[in-house]
Amino acid sequence: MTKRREQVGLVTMHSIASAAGVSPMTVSNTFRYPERVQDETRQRVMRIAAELGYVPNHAAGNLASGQSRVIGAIIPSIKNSSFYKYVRGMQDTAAEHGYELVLKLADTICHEHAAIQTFIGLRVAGIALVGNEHEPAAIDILQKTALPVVESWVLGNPIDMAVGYSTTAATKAILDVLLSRGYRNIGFIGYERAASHRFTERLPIFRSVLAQAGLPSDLVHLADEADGFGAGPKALEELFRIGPRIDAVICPTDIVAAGVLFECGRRGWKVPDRIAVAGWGDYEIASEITPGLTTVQPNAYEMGQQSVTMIVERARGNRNQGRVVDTGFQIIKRAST
Amino acid sequence: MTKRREQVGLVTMHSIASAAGVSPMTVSNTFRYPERVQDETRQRVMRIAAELGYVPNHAAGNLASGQSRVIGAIIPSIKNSSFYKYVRGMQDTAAEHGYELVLKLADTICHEHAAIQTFIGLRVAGIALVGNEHEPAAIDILQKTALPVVESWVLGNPIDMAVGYSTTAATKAILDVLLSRGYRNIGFIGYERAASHRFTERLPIFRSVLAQAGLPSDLVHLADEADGFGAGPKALEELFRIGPRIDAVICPTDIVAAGVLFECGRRGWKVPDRIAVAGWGDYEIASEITPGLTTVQPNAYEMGQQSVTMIVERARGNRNQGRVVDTGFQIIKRAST
DNA sequence: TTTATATTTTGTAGCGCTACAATTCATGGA
DNA sequence: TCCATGAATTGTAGCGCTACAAAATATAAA
Repeated sequence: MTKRREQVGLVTMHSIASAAGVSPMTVSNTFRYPERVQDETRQRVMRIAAELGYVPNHAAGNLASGQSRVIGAIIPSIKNSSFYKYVRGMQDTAAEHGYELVLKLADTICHEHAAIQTFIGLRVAGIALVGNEHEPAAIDILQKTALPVVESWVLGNPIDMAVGYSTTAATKAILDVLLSRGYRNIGFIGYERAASHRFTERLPIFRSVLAQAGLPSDLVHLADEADGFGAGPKALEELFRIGPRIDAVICPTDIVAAGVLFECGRRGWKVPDRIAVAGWGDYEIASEITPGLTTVQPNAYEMGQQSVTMIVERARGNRNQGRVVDTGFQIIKRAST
Repeated sequence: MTKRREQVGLVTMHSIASAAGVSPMTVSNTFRYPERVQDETRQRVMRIAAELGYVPNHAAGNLASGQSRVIGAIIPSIKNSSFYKYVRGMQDTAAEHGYELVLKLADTICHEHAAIQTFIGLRVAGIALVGNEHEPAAIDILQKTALPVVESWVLGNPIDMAVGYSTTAATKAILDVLLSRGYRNIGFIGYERAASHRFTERLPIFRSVLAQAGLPSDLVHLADEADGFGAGPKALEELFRIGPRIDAVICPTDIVAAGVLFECGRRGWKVPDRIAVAGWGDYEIASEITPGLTTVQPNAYEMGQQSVTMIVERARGNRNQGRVVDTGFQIIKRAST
């Protein structure tokens, strides 16, 4: 009398079980606890499963066991290579531990909130976020569900765990390079309405370091985050209007820095003689463009590895709450400064 | 006597039902068929759900209904902006139809196969792939499950449906630009062991067009796909060894073309006077670099829109099997040719 | 008032899988 | 021979949700 609703005719454990002449539980055990099943039986089940093209239904497994092998990562952008290594690090590490990484894109905290809901709805094993600015409601729900959550690219005061590097230290380090090479009129390009502290934190540090050194700290231009390379020309124009004596400029990303270099090229200005340019992120273009860009190189791959490792550990019951890992950064000195 | 296994203490429809003094089915209806529930009841249920921080369990809903609101997209790379607009198109369109887009990265057809398995395991509503080269086993399983599948960036002979533009037409069009401007010794940069037909298809077309025009068609360099900008210098060196009289070069992507431009800059060569450079893809850098890159601009956003639209339509029961949509391309002429 | 009809709510069963407990079966020692 | 032990297999119930049908309630027509 069992009334089965018509589903897409997918192979189930049940159908494998009948075909192999064993109980459904033996099929389940074959996949989840192979050592509990006799070699001969296991091989037969595996063979039949392969023949029928069986793909386990994660949704059902998830529901029954309350566990998941999927980790959700939410990244702000795939417009350039910024998160490439980070995602690679996460993906590789997830695979090592037998987990899957799925991504969602979210360029605003509102979209991030929606993505978080989707992932929670999918009952993922954990969530990796970029940055530490989130919708209050999103933070709320993450805390309520007590899911393993890693915030990356930033340090400090995490919802659950964090992996990143110090923006303060990196900003100081890149300024150090410029100051030690004798640049005295340093311009700052930041982002207007930046979506993330990762960017907004830098300006006050810039100001305080330069003020302390007795140098002008008001040579600031805020660019539109969506502009990419295009921000370079605009920024250069405004900065030279404010401070015609500018001899160096630090950029929010290597993309903007490359845009500045392109514009210098158009104007026929020599870099770094006429003006020095520092980037951020060690994007691929930083080493390829001429002159090479001096930049901040975060250990993005390690950050990805560490993020997933921490999620997996928490999913396995370790208590990492409040743990914050600093994966550091390097200053890569190239010809642009 | 109901023995409940301890799950993470998440809010369920059941708990909302008790709190609201209605049956679980009313809660379910409130979310799935709001019009079936009286205004007053619906509002009360919604309010309580929001208060408790309820997030519907997609895994369970999926299992019960056999339907899914999640579309899986598998993309080869996020290393540069190539798939940015495509993904945006998919994401926006999915949102319009009330679907969610999740991504997986897969840089080889083997990884693609694994990603397909994951998505089928998650019982997504449909899958978007890039290119038409896949593992036989992957094709097999996709056909067996009869899931809506779109292959994009290519045309012809789809597993299920396809959205793309003609590589042949685009290759001819870009060659046309070079030939009509009088370039006669055209070099070709391709990819060695390219993962995709999208790239390998171009070389034979290049050869046949040039042979037909009575021009040399053997000025070919195959670069490593992983090299990015770095492929430019290597390619230029080898091409000039093979054919010192080269006056133009067409590149597999704008990234490689930019690498060529950087190298020309290092060598002090004027573009396009000494050599013309054509790219492919209309990446952001194409319009920003000096000189601007002549390139093939696929309608990536529309491709993404169309892909998801077709998946959604199929998921709703329309029969689009075998449907192939050509979203076309434009040649963007800039100063590099 | 009664009956037919529409509106709203609620049981029931089952989606595919797994935790857990129970069962079966072979083996070896008392 | 009987019982204890361990290995292999199987039954049962339930994960959270939804399709479907049945029931309760409200509304209109007779």
